[in-house]
Amino acid sequence: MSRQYTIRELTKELGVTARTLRHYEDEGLLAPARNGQQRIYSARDRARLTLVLRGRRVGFTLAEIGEILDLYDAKDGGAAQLAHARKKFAERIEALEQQKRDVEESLAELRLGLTMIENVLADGAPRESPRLTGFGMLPLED
Amino acid sequence: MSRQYTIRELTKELGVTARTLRHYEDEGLLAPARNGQQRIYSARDRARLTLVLRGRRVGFTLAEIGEILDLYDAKDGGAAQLAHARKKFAERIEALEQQKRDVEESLAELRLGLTMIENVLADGAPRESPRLTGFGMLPLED
DNA sequence: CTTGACGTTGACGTAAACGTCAACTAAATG
DNA sequence: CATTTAGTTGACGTTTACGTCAACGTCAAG
Repeated sequence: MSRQYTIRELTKELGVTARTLRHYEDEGLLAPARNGQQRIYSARDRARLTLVLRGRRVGFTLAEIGEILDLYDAKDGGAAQLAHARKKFAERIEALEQQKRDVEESLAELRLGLTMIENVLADGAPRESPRLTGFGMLPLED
Repeated sequence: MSRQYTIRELTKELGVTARTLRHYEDEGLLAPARNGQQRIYSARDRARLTLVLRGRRVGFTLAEIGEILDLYDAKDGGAAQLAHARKKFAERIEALEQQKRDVEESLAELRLGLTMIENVLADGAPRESPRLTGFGMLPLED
């Protein structure tokens, strides 16, 4: 019998509102137990929630996150179900790999911009330094 | 005088609708030239657009993307402006580094799920294989 | 000259992901 | 027992990022 959580405990621990948790429940992402009317979140609920939050951070919609969570529960399905799940997983993986590339490129650009600014701030050579007009990717002329 | 683009050319090339481009213009993210009433997109506009799209893919809001684009144009500002820009860049970089970690963890989990499914599909050992109930992260019991 | 093909500006609609009340219950505490 | 404190269920509001018309301009082709 691992830990249990009230709704407030979970919200404080993970930095979301109670409304958010109830919303996730409405959307079928969580299904906490009840003590009468009150929700009781198990360790598994908590784990699912952290996955939801991470999925959200990486840009998945709640519906997509729900799909993914469902896939993990599709262990019971027949071969057709599993094949479908496999396809979905592969799609998500591809999307995330693109995501990763995007993040890395964005990071590279932001870091470039940062160091340029810091150079200017450091040796105060705003006029002589290469213009800060744009990423290096942005053509200066039309 | 590098290339120019009509709105259709740009939409087809980058896979967005004309409505989207006009929306970005409304939001101040793009400011294409005009030939009478018609928009003419320069290579620089195109570059900005690709940055907008990438920013969107990594989860930034249009407002945030606008901020970032503005920062790159803040080359002219005084030291205070630049210091502010520096801070903003640093914030975005931190957020993206978290993003990257999230993406990598998500990828790891999805890959795990995928191979589990493929194992079951391959040697058809659904019952004996470790249960597919969850990521390995998801506790099976409450 | 009229028909497309392509463009334009409003203006309203919509889906997602909650926020924000209101009105109520239930347990604990002074 | 009256009041916090924590929780509940509707139900409507809000923001973001466009979609989806409607109504109109423009120019080359048949």
